[in-house]
Amino acid sequence: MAEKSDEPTVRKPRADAERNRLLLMETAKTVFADKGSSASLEEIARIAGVGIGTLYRNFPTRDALVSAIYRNETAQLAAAAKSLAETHPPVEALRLWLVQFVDYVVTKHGMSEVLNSLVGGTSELYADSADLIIGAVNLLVDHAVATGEIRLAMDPLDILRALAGGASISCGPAWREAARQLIDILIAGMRASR
Amino acid sequence: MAEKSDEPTVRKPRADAERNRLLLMETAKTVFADKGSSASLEEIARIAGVGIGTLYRNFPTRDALVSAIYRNETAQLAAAAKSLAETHPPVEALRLWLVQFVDYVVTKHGMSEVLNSLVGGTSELYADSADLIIGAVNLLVDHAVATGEIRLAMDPLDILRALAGGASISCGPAWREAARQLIDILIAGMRASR
DNA sequence: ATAAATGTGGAGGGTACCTCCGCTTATCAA
DNA sequence: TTGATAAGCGGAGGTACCCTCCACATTTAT
Repeated sequence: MAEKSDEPTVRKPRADAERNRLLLMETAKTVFADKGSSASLEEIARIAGVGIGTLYRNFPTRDALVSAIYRNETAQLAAAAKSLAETHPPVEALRLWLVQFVDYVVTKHGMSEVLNSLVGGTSELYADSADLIIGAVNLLVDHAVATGEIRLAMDPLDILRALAGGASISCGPAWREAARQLIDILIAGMRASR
Repeated sequence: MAEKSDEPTVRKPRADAERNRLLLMETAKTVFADKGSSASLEEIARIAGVGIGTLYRNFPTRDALVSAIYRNETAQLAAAAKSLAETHPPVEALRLWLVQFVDYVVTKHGMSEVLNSLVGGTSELYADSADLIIGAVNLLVDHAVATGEIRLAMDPLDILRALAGGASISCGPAWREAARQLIDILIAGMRASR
């Protein structure tokens, strides 16, 4: 028992490895923003100046790369739910957060697949990010339901699916606007049920 | 002026050409149903027993093929709007048609791209099919608005986008159910606005 | 039967995916 | 400092798909 507890010898991770990882994420972010999330991974590696093998070692799948890039922003979005819940009446908090969710999706132009995975479900890769989002929307909905102001007989996640899915069909500012209207109608509909 | 009016000589279209065209559509339909709309075109040609060149001559793009396959069913869906409008109260007609629309989308499992194009917008290829759908939903919404039962401050097409988009994220029977709930909420929301 | 129009099919050039493994380099112990 | 060695690198290469192009085959009309 020379070491802390379990590993006999733990090496410091190589500096170049972490450097490459960050470089790839940086590069991928701009390339994805330019060309959508279907941009060629080989191109990303080429631009980043690393071998394709390095890309695949760090991010075994396209999704892994994409999810890594947006993990931060996803966390932020989830965090916003908490702060909105504290500073606004429940229903308004929900409404504002949904708007923010749409903005998030829309500005990730061409990132529909991210959302597919984030909110779509089966991938283990995003389990953590997805959980954050699910937790956020559930928090807000639960609050609003608790006050008796709204009723909701469905999984709130499905509302996100609709909003995100719309973006994957009609991306850009147009959907941003449409989604706002949609959110208003939905909220009205949830209030209406007596 | 030996012929009818304009063409000097019009040949009967070759029999094998039309045969191949139909064969390809038939084959593509089953393959798409199996593997989603991203199935390999070369595989479709292979299974149909024609050369890849023949496929591309008949259907210059993947979308052309897909849209050809579903043109009939799209037309049917659009036609249903008219008959629903005649046999049901306006709002109920709208509700029923939206449900039918979702069923249509869901059963085309993996056909998200079709919808993207059908309801998405920019492609000229589907102009006709898209117009049918747009016409259908507008008809129903206009009726329901005319009676004063609902209000709608947005393009009805965007509602279809949300419903179809949701399916592209969470396809299958699950979305079918979710969408029904969503439709109810939306209708309630549209009624609510005074 | 024959000519002309029409359609066929697959080779081929290009791109992307992903794996595999010999080589390079950073870390650590002596 | 200097190896030893684990860790990481990168690109060649096999596979699959996309789409184009054109020599050849088949159909239609005369």
